[in-house]
This record gives sequence, C-alpha cells and structure tokens, in this order.
Amino acid sequence: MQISKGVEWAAHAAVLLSALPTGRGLKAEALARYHSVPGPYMAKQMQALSKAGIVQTARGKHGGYRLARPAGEITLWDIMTAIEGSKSAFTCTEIRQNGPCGATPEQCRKKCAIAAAFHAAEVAFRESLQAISLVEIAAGVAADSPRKHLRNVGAWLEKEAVAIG
Amino acid sequence: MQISKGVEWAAHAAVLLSALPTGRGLKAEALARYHSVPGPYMAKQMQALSKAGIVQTARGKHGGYRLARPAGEITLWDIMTAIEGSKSAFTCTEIRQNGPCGATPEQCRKKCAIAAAFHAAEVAFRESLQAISLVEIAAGVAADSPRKHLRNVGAWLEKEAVAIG
DNA sequence: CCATAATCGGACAATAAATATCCGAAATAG
DNA sequence: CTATTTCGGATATTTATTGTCCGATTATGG
Repeated sequence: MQISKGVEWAAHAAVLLSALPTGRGLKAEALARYHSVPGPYMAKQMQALSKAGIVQTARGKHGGYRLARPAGEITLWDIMTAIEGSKSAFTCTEIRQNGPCGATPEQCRKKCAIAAAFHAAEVAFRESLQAISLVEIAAGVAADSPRKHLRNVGAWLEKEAVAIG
Repeated sequence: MQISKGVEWAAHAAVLLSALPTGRGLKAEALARYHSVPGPYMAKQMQALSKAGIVQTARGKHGGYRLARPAGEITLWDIMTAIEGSKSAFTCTEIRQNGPCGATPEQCRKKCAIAAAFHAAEVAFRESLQAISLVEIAAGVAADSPRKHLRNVGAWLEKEAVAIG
C-alpha cells in the first residue's frame, strides 16, 4: 500500500493556490519551481486536478491554474481521489468461490467478511481525510512559520500570480 | 494506493488455519489448492507470515503451517503488515524545504501539516483493522454459510490436516 | 483581422514494484 | 543412514508508477 508521490505534490500545490486571493492563480511551471519538482510531472498532477474539477484552468498567454471553489470546500480526500482514482484499495477477488470447497454464487450475496473489514477500515481512512480542508492545512502551516518566511512567500506570490477568471 | 493481492490470500489462509484445532496445520500446497491460487506465490505469502511470527512452520515430511498463537490474538493488521511491511502509506519528501521560499530545517521541527493529516488517517485505518481478529472473521464466515458447506470444509480439513508441534 | 507567443492537454518512454516461478537447504520417517 | 517431502531464498515476467515530450488551444499585440 503506497500513496503516490503525486498526491503529496498536488496537495502542496493546492495549499499554495489557497493562499492567493480569489480570481488569481499560478501557471504550472511556477507551481513546479516553487517546490523544485520536475515541471512536466507537476503539470500532469495539475491536469488530474483540473479533470476532477478542483482547479480551473486558463490557456494561452497569462494562463494558469486557480482553485475552482473555496479552499474550505476542498478536502485532502478530494485531492487524493483526483490523483489516484476512487477505486478502493482492497480488491476482493472472491477466491472463496474457488477450489474444492468453493462457495456458490448465491452463498455470496453478502460481502466476504475479510473484504467487509478492509472496506470499513478504508471508510475510516476516507472520513479522516474528508474532515481536513485546505483551510485547516493552511492555518497549520501559517502557525508553524515565522512571520519573515510568510512575508517571503507573499512577495513571491505577488510576483508570480496571474489573473484568471 | 493499492493493497497487494497477497494480503487477501494470506488473510483467507489464516482464517482457514484458524478453523483447525490447536497443534494441527496445513502444508503450503494444500492452502493454495483450497482457493485455487498459484502454489509458489501462496507459499511466498506464508513465508512472510512465518517471518512475522504469525504462523509456525515444520519442515520435512509431514511439514506445514499452523497458527503461532490463538486466533483471537491475530488481527488483520498483523497480516497486512506481515505481507506489505510496516512503512506508512504516505511518505513525506519534505518538499517544503525546497525552492525559492524553502523552509529551513529548524522551521521543520514540527511535522508538515499535510503529512500529519495523512498520518492521522492512517492511524484510523490501522485501528480499524486492529479491532478485527481471525475469530471475528471466522464467525462472520460461519454465520453466512449453510451447514452443508461447513461440513464439506470440515471433512476436507480432516483429510488434509497434519500434526505440527 | 491576423500572426505570434505562451500556455495547457493528452500521448509517449524509463523506472520501480508487484506478481509468478524455480531450484537448493533442511528436517523427519522409515 | 538414506530417501523423500517440505520450507526458504534467489530468480524472471508482468504491471503500475514516475518522468518526459510534442501537438492543440487561447489570449495578446500589431
């Protein structure tokens, strides 16, 4: 069980976008440069966020990405499913139906007990992530950073931000 | 995020072993045959359970696997970590330290807020799986199966089981 | 209105991990 | 002691992730 690295990058990028005022955004290259990650691969993650409706895009000169809705309505679960897809982590292959004592399909109307247990665990995981929005993350980051650092970030954003609407 | 197929197989195998009386077990080939899964790969999963101390082994003629402790003391989390390893699913690569506004290491004494949120979700996932032992799984399976099927399983086990001590 | 420049979007390799398999080491039974 | 049968670790094949490139699209400026 391994969460893709793209999820981490997309989450950081989304938090950065949440620091911008409404209607302003950043281009993919700037988002990659901010964290010193490979540009094209960062762009790939942003495309996934775009397809999921988490960010809005503008093409052409002065193009870029901005959040599609308020930061409080974007959770870490939204970002993770946008990157990794929404299929469940545990896939039951119904091996209980195989072999010399295989259960018949009508005996399997109820979900396999093992699959049900993993499903319940995944629900707990999902609900935990759904409780955290970009607002909470941004507040945590701000609380842990010195004023000087936040001013640097603000100046950098002011220099790089573009209007998207 | 994908849970390995080996986890499913190992869990089913462990549940099957839990149906045997203390001191009796099954050889790897029988465990594979019961669910019609590839023998050598099933054996690989059993080796992982053995290294994790979940099952005891006996080699030579009349060898095989038996549970190393009572079924109530073996949780699905134990099985999953035995197969997949115990490293966390989300790995923080500290990209906040990179780039033009990178945070200095001493600003990073607290864990990154994003990593902390994923860590909390993983804790919820883990605690959910730790609450389910082989006893609960076996009880669920028994409740969902007709008597006739359970008799078939019992007869098959009686035929295949070996004494391991 | 048209050419231009700069952006996003989807298609294309390289790498790492999971899946499946084989052969040697070890231990018991006779 | 010998032979048989088993587990254990090392070895290929397939799949998913990571990383990269070039074409489609759009606002800009003349």
